[in-house]
Amino acid sequence: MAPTDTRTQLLDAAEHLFAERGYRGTSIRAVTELAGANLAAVGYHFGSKAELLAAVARRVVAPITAAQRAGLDALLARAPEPPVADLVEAFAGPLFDGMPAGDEGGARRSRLIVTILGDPAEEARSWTGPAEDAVRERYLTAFRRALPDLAPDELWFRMRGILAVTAVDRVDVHNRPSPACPAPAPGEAARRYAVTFLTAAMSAPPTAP
Amino acid sequence: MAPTDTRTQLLDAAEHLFAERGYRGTSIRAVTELAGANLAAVGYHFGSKAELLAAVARRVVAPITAAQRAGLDALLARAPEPPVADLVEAFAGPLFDGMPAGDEGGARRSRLIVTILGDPAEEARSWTGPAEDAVRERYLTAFRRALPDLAPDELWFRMRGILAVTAVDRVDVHNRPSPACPAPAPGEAARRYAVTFLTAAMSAPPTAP
DNA sequence: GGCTCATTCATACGTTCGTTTTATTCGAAC
DNA sequence: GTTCGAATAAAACGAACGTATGAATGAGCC
Repeated sequence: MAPTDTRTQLLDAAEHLFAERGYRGTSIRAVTELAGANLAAVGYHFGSKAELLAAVARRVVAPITAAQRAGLDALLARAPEPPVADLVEAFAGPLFDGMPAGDEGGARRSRLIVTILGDPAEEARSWTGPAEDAVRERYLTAFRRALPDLAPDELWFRMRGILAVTAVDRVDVHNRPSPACPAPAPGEAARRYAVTFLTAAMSAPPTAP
Repeated sequence: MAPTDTRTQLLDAAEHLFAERGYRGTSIRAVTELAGANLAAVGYHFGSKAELLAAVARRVVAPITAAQRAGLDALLARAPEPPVADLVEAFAGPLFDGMPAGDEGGARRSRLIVTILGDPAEEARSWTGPAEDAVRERYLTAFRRALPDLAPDELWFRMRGILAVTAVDRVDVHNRPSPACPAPAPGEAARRYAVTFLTAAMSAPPTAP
């Protein structure tokens, strides 16, 4: 038997490749080869390529969702109406990297989320569970309470903006033709930049109708 | 002969399909079928699938880059140091839709850009020209002048944030499991929401080191 | 030893892909 | 009327893909 479980080695390899090449750009053969497993192992352990992706996504998203929920719980325990900055930190922080700075797996995992979120493949869509919906709904009402003047659709736009900004490093990967662009900020700096960026954006006065 | 040039019909079909399914998710067969052309037409007119994508991207990006440059020129003609809000409007506006509100092709085109930007396929990367780099560089210095206290890498982070927020509608496409989420704001509203969102974000004070 | 069951392996199938090749069509130029 | 070149059409190629199948393996247990 392999030094570790074949199943988790498949998950690790798939996480790595899906994050880097997307769903369609990753072949089962590449996954099994990187995992040192047989081609049929994916079919045996997960059933299909789409279910492998779902398993990878669940493994990555679950701790992030848990961290978001815990963060919101902590904020609400301290004050019934947390300020915008705290909400942004609690919501976007785990999205950026659920790990301390310098962790290589953290950046890879955040990239995976973005890749999946933006993947046009149909199989990459149905992987969020009720837990993710519930947490998002709770943040939505918390933000609505902190920003009472904001119209519902503008608030919704801004919530999606948070997710989009998390994609910043992903955009950069494909957009580095300029010679003068500095290296993208490393994990921890990007996280702090994002929080100030998003806090200001969320706190903006409503757009005039 | 077809009612219009086969070449442009191929470009139209490819623009539509690339925007919707990404590079790898779009087959030459689907493009030629939608265009009402023969399978070999892509090879004849463009040489390869990758060059077809490049041609599509160039056709979409060129007017946007031109609009961005014209907008910056107009701002600089009026004042040597335009305010952040005007810079955001001039830079992000054409990205959202180069067309007046309600234009269907505009939304599709902006989606195409985002899809290409986020596509992990290698062939989707080398399509920006020196014109795009030059315009981006000019905006970078204009923003730097308007935000002198910002460190270079944080400014760079925020510039990428602008691009990311343009992707908001893309994120939404794959993230609509929630029942209570309102319909995404239609083109013109999204554009205005984005400008206020991004103006506030760009104007945020620097992150403490 | 003999049996079971979970796993791994090698292999093959059918499909789809991008690309190439060969033929055919069709005006216009001569 | 013939020639020529651009454009289209039809067919085929080799490769890569996801998936299914059936045999081999090997530990645990009677």
